[in-house]
Amino acid sequence: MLDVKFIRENPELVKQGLLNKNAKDIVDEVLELDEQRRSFIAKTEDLKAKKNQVSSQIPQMKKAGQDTTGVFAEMKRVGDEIALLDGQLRDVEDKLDNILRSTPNLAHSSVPVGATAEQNVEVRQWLPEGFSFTNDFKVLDHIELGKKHSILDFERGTKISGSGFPLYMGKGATLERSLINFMLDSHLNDHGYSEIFPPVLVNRESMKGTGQIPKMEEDMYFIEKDGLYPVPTAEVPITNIHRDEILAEKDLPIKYVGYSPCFRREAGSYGKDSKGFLRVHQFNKVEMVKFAKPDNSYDELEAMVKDAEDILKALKIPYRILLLCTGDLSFSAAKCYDIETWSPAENKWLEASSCSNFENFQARRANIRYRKEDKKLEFVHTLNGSGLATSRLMVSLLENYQTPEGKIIVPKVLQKYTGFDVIG
RNA sequence: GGAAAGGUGGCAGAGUGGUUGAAUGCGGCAGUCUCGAAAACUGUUGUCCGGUUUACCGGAUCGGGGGUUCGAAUCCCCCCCUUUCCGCCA
Repeated sequence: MLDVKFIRENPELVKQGLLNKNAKDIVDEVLELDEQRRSFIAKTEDLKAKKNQVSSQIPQMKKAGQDTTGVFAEMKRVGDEIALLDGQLRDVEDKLDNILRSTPNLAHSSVPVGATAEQNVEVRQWLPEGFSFTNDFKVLDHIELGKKHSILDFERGTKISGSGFPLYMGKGATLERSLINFMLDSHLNDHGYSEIFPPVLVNRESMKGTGQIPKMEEDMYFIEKDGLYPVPTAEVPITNIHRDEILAEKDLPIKYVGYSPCFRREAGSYGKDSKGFLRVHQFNKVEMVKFAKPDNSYDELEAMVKDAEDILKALKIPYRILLLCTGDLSFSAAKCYDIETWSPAENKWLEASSCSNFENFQARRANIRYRKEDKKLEFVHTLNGSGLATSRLMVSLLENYQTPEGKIIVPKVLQKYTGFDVIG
């Protein structure tokens, strides 16, 4: 969440930043509440100081045998007044907190200003050798391929759970598992991350820490009986590993990678890109998370994007990198690159990864700090990126690796994981 | 699910309702000693908020929230969590 002090000192900057992010301008309201808050603090602390001063004298008065009834009555009155003011102070603070928690992060200055995804900027594109956007045979989409080889069964998935819960069978299941293992191994061995296998049900504090709550609450599953949320991404448990902690400067950046299934209700998005794997309630994702120092967090972001790209290069899947404009940035992000992979059947790019720098927005909520050389405490910057999500990746993989005969070649780097080199 | 014990500073661990932000130990930092290091000794060492603005003052803070009281780490109530034992179980 944004820092009140920062808003107080840079009101115009924040107003413009919120406008750029298509967010509600809360600056004036925040300044007003902040003013009230500080005035209540001044009043109540004055009284408390008085109370403390008198209280410290009471033992001596009693020892000296002085009459304390007058002082007690006076202090009782002061106590009541403090209670009243504290109540009003808390109301103001609650209001302020609610507003700030529901206000998105501001974009970094290097992010292009724009209202919608139309203004996103393509940064680069990578195509495997010999790739062509057109095929001289009729390409099947991933659903047809899945059915043809009995590796994906969306109908039965629906029977078991409901729509949007994919069922992988046979070589499809093996391929999915291989993909996950390959990605984890790459990040561990080639990119210097350490592995996390996180809990996938998390409490409310964790969801607040990374910013899914309160703003995206409707998109989250919730297990009422136990007050737990199935994670929408491993970002939540992994980032919360260090909630309420003080990290050592020498340990930064901390780089974690972990696999988890991801659960999303996708409330209100039915009918749009919803067939097959394109929009699902449960999918698998390997997630990279970094805790970085503020002065080099943007270098870490670039490095993270490259880490994700390496996976696609190894798999030889065509992709492009988009720099999201201010209006398309997610709630908590200050800067974000999307990686999209090519789907020949859909004839379009599909988002398979999103790498973001949240600066101290999450760290402030989750209270994750580090101690600097000069002993001062400062919030870390948190980053995360999919490395990558298997569902959309699987669409591109199956479709790009199909042969004119309708077989599916297993990418070279996956073969030692799958134990087979072709499906069909 | 049943029973019991317990949640105090970076960690361990005291704490009688009244100068207790909190003994003590460890750790951290600085200094003395040393060619240097270790050991020893000395000092120092939480965080957040408000005001002032290098150093100063004030407030809050002993799992969370209420209550009793002039005054709560300490007494009462509710909630959360941890540990141990029993039961159940992948």
